[in-house]
Amino acid sequence: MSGSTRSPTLADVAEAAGVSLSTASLSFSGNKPVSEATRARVLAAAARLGYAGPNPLARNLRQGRSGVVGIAVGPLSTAFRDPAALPMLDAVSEVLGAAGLGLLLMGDDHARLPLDAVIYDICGRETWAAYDDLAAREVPLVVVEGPDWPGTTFVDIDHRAGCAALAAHLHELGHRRVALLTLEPSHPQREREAGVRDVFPDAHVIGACASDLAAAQDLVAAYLATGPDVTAVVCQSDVQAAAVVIEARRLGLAVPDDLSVAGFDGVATPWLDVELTTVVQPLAAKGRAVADAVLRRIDGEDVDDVVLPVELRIGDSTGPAVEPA
Amino acid sequence: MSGSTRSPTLADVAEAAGVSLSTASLSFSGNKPVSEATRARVLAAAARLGYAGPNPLARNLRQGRSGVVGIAVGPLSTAFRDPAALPMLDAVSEVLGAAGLGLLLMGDDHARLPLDAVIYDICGRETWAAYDDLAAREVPLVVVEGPDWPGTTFVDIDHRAGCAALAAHLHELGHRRVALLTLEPSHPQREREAGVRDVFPDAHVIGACASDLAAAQDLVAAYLATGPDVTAVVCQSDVQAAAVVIEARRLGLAVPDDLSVAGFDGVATPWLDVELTTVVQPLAAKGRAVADAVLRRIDGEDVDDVVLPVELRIGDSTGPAVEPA
DNA sequence: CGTTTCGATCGAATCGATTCGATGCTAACG
DNA sequence: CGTTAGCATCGAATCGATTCGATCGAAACG
Repeated sequence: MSGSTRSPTLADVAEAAGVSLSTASLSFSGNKPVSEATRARVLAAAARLGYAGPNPLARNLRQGRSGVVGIAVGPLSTAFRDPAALPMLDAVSEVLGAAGLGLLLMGDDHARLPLDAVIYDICGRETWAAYDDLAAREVPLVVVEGPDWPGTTFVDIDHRAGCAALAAHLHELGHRRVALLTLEPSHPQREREAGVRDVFPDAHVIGACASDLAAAQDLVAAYLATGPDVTAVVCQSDVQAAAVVIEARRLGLAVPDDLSVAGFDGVATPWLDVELTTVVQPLAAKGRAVADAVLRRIDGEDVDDVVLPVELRIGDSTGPAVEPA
Repeated sequence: MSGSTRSPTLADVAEAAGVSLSTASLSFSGNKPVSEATRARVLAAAARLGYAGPNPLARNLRQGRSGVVGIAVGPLSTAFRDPAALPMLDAVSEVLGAAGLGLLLMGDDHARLPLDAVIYDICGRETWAAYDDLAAREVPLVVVEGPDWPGTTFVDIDHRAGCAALAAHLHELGHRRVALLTLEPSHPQREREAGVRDVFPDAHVIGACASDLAAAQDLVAAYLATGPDVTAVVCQSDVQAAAVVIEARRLGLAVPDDLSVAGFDGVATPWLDVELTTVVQPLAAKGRAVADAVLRRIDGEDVDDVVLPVELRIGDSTGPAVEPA
């Protein structure tokens, strides 16, 4: 049978089918019309030779595109532990997948891979070793929730307005002394804190941590143990808020009767038997906005920054303020 | 300044530096010695022209490798919601990243992307549209926990022994009537169930669902509402076990006093105030084994299948069997 | 019947590097 | 001083397709 020395190329197929290389190529790509008979002959020859279709590496070189979009999310277990990350990533993946593009998880290196565009989604990290290289290569860069590097398309949500609305809700309920559990310093963190301070300028900061339940629990347990003089805790994620609920209960504080707790994100927390009051961000829409921006930047368009609105959702974790006995 | 018509190529750099194309290439890749002076001249020329380094697409074609490994995990939000997926993925990503390889999330298509190898990690799905295409392209395939397709390297854990050990533990505690919450039919599911049945041949199957808390809660709530005659529930994941604990409590059943609950995986559940008795699988080691297999298959080696041992961890969620009052 | 048009096919250039084998030069050695 | 290594450099082939412009034939038209 056929020697297993080398896998067949399009040229082999063309020869076997008795057509030119260009016709064979056209038969596969369909970029120009080919008569049905010829096309059938080419495909038959391909099948006979065990040809699995045009080599993607060659096509990529010729077309100058790799079909791959990088996404930087930081260490995977950290990034995806945050339940807010997934619905967005799903939407990104769906839109890009429909466009035939693959999504590549980027570490800090990967400068040697051919990427058609890059999505930066590590809020909390404001410098990036790979940035200069990508800029030099003129790889389109879409940044989620900052930082707003030059040459970058920026997709964000209205952190400040959302937090301000949340704070206003607490104020209406009579709360005057609130504590704040924040994220590590970053664009979203600053905006969200500013939103809360629009209503409660003196809010006390408990501390900062990632959207990690265990880390938040540690921080909150220490704080609550001091018997702080507040009636509400505002968090910068639902996971943090869940930590507050869990630790408050552990100390015998009822939520919301003794303490109101608010989150951010609007993700599902089925393991918590309280529905959190929170700021719901449109995660899927954000993902689609990111993916759209990527597609348009790949097409060479200029794309404006995007800021998506958020929505206050009032749950069972906030209630009227009560003065400590 | 320089016309923005076309970005410079290695040939431009070579000419500007007054060396041959091959020498310029060698200056970047270091694949053969180049005198320090020449190298410096080439790099200087590159900097002057704004050359960002060799075009990865061209290198890929020449070398016949893309530097990208695909990983099929199913819908992202489903796959990564499972806490057992992340530590493994982290290990994979770390090892491959160190080898300069990128990790690409695969949907069902992506047949048109150049992949050096593919990892299949969707336990619960036993057919895959992309398989034939990958096989035709002779792309090395590493499969995690089945199915054991031909030409595939198979990395697994010893589900059956783990579950049997767990069941034996319950048997020792006096349990005789146990219920089983399973995953959707799949290789791991069958093995794990077999392990339990090695000890409890008559175990009653509550039902099957993914490692999804909400889904498991629904299933379990309905089951417990029937007042079943069992003293223990064995689950096929810790998330499922957590659902059982939560729902049992909701019905006023104490864990483990009224009901023993066991899981599988050994992942952290900080939002649960019980430490689950579970079968701990070596997630990071599994990830490293997968990545090693990938690297070796890319190098053309034959790689044997791998089965990793698991370990029983006894927590607070199992205790002596008590007969219902 | 001559001319135009249109679709199918082909030839050749091109994408941008890597790499093999050959060549030239210098230094070491007998 | 003649020869032999050995290192740096170079020229040319190669990876495997896509795509532009040209060509060829047949159908449509006047």
